[in-house]
Amino acid sequence: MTIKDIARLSGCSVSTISRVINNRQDVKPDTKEKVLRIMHEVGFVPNANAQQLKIQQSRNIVFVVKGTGNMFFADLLVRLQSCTAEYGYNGVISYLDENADELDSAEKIIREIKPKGIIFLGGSVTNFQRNFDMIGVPSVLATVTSEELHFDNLSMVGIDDQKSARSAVDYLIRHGHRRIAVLGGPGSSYPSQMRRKGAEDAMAAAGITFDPALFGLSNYDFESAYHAMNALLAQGRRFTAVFAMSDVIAFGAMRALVSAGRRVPEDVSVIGFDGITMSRYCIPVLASVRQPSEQIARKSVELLVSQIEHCTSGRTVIVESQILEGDSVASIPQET
Amino acid sequence: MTIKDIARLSGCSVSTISRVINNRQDVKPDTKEKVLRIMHEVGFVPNANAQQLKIQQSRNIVFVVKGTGNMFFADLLVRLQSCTAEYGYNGVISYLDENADELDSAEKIIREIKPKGIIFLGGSVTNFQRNFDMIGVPSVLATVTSEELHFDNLSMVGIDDQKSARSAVDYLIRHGHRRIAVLGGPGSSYPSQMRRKGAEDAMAAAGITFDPALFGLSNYDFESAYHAMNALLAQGRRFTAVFAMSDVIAFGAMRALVSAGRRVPEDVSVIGFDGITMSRYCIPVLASVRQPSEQIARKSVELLVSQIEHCTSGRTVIVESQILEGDSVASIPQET
DNA sequence: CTGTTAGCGCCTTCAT
DNA sequence: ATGAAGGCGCTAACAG
Repeated sequence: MTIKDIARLSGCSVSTISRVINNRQDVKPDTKEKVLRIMHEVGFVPNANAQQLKIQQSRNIVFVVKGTGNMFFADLLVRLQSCTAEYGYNGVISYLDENADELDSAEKIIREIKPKGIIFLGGSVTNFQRNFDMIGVPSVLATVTSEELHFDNLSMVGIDDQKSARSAVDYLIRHGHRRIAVLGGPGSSYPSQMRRKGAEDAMAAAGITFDPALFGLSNYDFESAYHAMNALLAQGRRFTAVFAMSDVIAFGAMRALVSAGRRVPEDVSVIGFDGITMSRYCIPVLASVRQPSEQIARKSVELLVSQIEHCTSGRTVIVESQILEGDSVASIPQET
Repeated sequence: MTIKDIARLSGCSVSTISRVINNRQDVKPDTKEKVLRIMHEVGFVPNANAQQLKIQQSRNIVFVVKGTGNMFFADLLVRLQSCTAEYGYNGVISYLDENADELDSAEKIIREIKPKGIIFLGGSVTNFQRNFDMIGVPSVLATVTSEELHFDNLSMVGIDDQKSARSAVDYLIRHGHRRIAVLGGPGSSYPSQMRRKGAEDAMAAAGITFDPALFGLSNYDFESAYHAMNALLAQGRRFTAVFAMSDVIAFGAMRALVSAGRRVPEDVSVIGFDGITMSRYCIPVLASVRQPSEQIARKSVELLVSQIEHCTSGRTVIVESQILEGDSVASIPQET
């Protein structure tokens, strides 16, 4: 079933059918209606490959996801898919290993499927600085907003990581904590770096000097966080609270704490980051900093579509994070 | 950059280029090597649209996912993506609303992107019975294995839901529980139905008559489970244990229980289903029935590829589930 | 082993 | 408002 068949069935030429498919204005309403009816009757769907071969473009937007265990990204992805669909594009997910080169991969994808745009979920700022210019396609970097990044066809959407982390640690400090462990990613991860800075800001403002021995290096997955916390415990580090740079990290850490006989929050308070749905249902309910995934997704797609369709240049949008209270933080800590 | 350019650059014809692209055997090794080198040098990637237009096929496998809040599916998806890639196909995810018609949607997708195969994550057995024959593409139904379904190009991969549920409830019974609430989906969902049957089997074998008032209807998401448990509590139902038909449901239920002042497992024991990673890290560690997602994914892709490439007919593969012990089940219950 | 060539289904000037 | 025709990049006969 091709447009030729439809042409025959409706008694007009293929160009007219093509015009109807593409919703051109210069088709007599009667004709258009008739063609539409016939297409519907026979269940005609245009061959996307032929269209795209012709146009040299797809209606695809690629989501390049770094790290599969990141539950926050999973949430974002679902929302991105639906926003993308609203604009008539279809989203293609490309999962990357946590330490793969996101731009290299993107470049290959571009040549293969010719997407109209790319949304990166996470990515290394320094890598972008060096190599983004080989990406000739409108892009947005979601969940990372660096002031050091300036490309005309790259937007960024995310929260202010430093400020958000600061508010999280402030929250702990307001509850009387002063020996606060920090669990999170390495300095090579921009958000991790900013979150760590934010944490130190909060401490500094309260006259606390951050003890580097209280930093636990962890990837954004359960197991890694579990081990990181166990390492801290094994080293006999003393702290009354933990700031985890993601909820998943917080879960891993809490598991380690509880397994080691520490109670949360009676012995150790924990605050997470992301505010994924699970954090509202776990026991104890996890205090966290909510990243508005709905907003991030919507704004990312909006910006991208605008770059694609109206050739606007990349913008940086900072969305507001928000402290989520929880039962995982207690006020009167006992020294651990 | 097209094969024409490569042809010119390498001094041979387009067919030769096409042959090396498709790794045909009838090319002189020297020629092949030279062409390969040139393609690499100029960074040539074949235009997938043109290829697919020509062969009337893509290398796509579509994953049709019903329900976005199902964390088990999220896990499966990631594994499916990587298995699919190993076979040289690329996976395209299509999220559907929980109450959308998966076959209608699949049919549209088929005409649009012409995938070589489809993997359904969840789906209604009765719907498949009635409408699967309109899908002319090799398919596998993952996580559902019904004996009532017989189509030549449909495989099924999953656990034995009834048996698995039975073992879960057995586990509760062995811990002395007799008033057991069941939380899960409606009878229209085949796995839910089977899991309920399995639960009743276990009870029957222990001489317990299942009290329908102890069934809480819940979708496979946190919120729904939370409300379902609250409803049970509000009705003053008495039970010492809960069998939740998914871990997410278990989390929602535990949250409701704890919020209502019931302790898990001291007052109420809870066992989940799926064995997602989170279940190993939550507090208390959730007893569950593990669905081997890795195996399900691998087997699904294997079967599908075999159907696609060797025209084998659909098979049903039952994989083994496994009880995961946890701290959410206690032995000596107190009446609630 | 390699080259020539006819389309795959569609969009898009250019005519009418 | 509509039709005719060329070609997007590639594959697969068919011919050497």
